[in-house]
Amino acid sequence: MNNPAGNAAMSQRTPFNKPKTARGEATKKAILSAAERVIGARGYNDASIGQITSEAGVAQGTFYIYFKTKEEVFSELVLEMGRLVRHTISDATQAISNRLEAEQAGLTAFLEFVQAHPDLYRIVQEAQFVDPDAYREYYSAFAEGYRSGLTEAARDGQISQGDPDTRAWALMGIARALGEQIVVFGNKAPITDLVDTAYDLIANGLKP
Amino acid sequence: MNNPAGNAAMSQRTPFNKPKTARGEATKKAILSAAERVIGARGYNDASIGQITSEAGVAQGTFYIYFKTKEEVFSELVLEMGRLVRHTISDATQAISNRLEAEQAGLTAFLEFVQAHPDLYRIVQEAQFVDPDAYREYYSAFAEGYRSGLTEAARDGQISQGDPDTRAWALMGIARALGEQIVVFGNKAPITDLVDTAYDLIANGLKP
DNA sequence: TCGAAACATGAATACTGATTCATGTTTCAT
DNA sequence: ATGAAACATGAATCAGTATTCATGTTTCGA
Repeated sequence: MNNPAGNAAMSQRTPFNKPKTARGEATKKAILSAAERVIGARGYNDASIGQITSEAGVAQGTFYIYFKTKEEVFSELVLEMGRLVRHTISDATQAISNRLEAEQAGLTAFLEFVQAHPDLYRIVQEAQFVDPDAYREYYSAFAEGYRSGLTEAARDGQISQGDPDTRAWALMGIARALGEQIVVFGNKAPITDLVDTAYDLIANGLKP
Repeated sequence: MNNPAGNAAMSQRTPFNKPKTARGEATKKAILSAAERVIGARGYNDASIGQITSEAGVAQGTFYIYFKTKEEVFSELVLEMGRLVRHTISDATQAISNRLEAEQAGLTAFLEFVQAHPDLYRIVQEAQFVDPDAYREYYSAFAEGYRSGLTEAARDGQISQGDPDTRAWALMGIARALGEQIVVFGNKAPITDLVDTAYDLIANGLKP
């Protein structure tokens, strides 16, 4: 879609209609939460406003007090997922100075998060088609943090040399694929097993 | 004799309404090709039957001579992508007995394919939401081939030990992420650069 | 306490777009 | 050469659902 007046440092996307009262705050939260469940379960297009408001226990028109369109509630969910998952991983890796250890801890935290929030995970994936801008923002913010971490680690000799951008995408691809195993394919293997194998691959490669 | 439901090991999904004449064959091909372009460009939901038939140069009703529903044409495109991409990679790796070399060649072939067929690539990704069964079939067929190759290579000592399933998903995740860079994020880096970095990671890992 | 702003309702609107169908036209085996 | 099957047409149908709106109800600061 169009991005008029695209300020570079614009992180916030027009958070209008902020509720003014506690009651409104609660209602908006209820709608967002219902939307997460309904859209996560049925997908964006099969989820109707009626289902969402009914699940939230409010009238259909109430939806439009807090969201301008159906797409807007979706975007907010993608934003929320971005904040939550970055926060989660940051928490899990903050204290770890060794990059490879941080890699392992971050991957574990990510997989635990998606296991706990499968609806949010699916929504982010679907954003690729429903709201490409939100998807790009989510993904780019992630990649940027990853890249700078890898650059630093390579400078400090903690890891070998190699293009940090490509490496960041590859590592994110691994995390995504394992997350998909859990959420989409219903893989029941313990997360530690997945992480152990993946970490060995990331650290040592396939060579004998 | 020509029993359409004949073969025992047929996991294929009812390829009914096969055209009976050359004319019909050509029309169906035109619709499929138009659908690939229109759905690839606008996404499944924003693509209308009218756009597809108009692009194909036939009347709207003609669509339903060859496809029972809108979803059916989508499924056929996913199937086609699966066939094409497996064939492409198989061709590129057939003659290579060393697994690591095959990995490199296969990744290159895959990325070249998605660069040449961005519409098909997007359609497969969207299948996750539009036709989960088709998506699962596509992905599983891929993973199975991957896994058996890794199992063999580990047995022969060409690569180190490690759970082949998890490794297969991780490697597919890398390939997908790089494909997405090219198709979705418009990354213009030469494929060989991407492959060089990714291959080094796959072969040697991040350890210094 | 009061009234203006915020919030809530749900029926009515408005529009899109998939699918059908009655009616022609073309193909091809005989 | 011929007629039955296959193919083609595009206007009409039909259902779903996002969004609006006129009308209440609740909140909360002054």
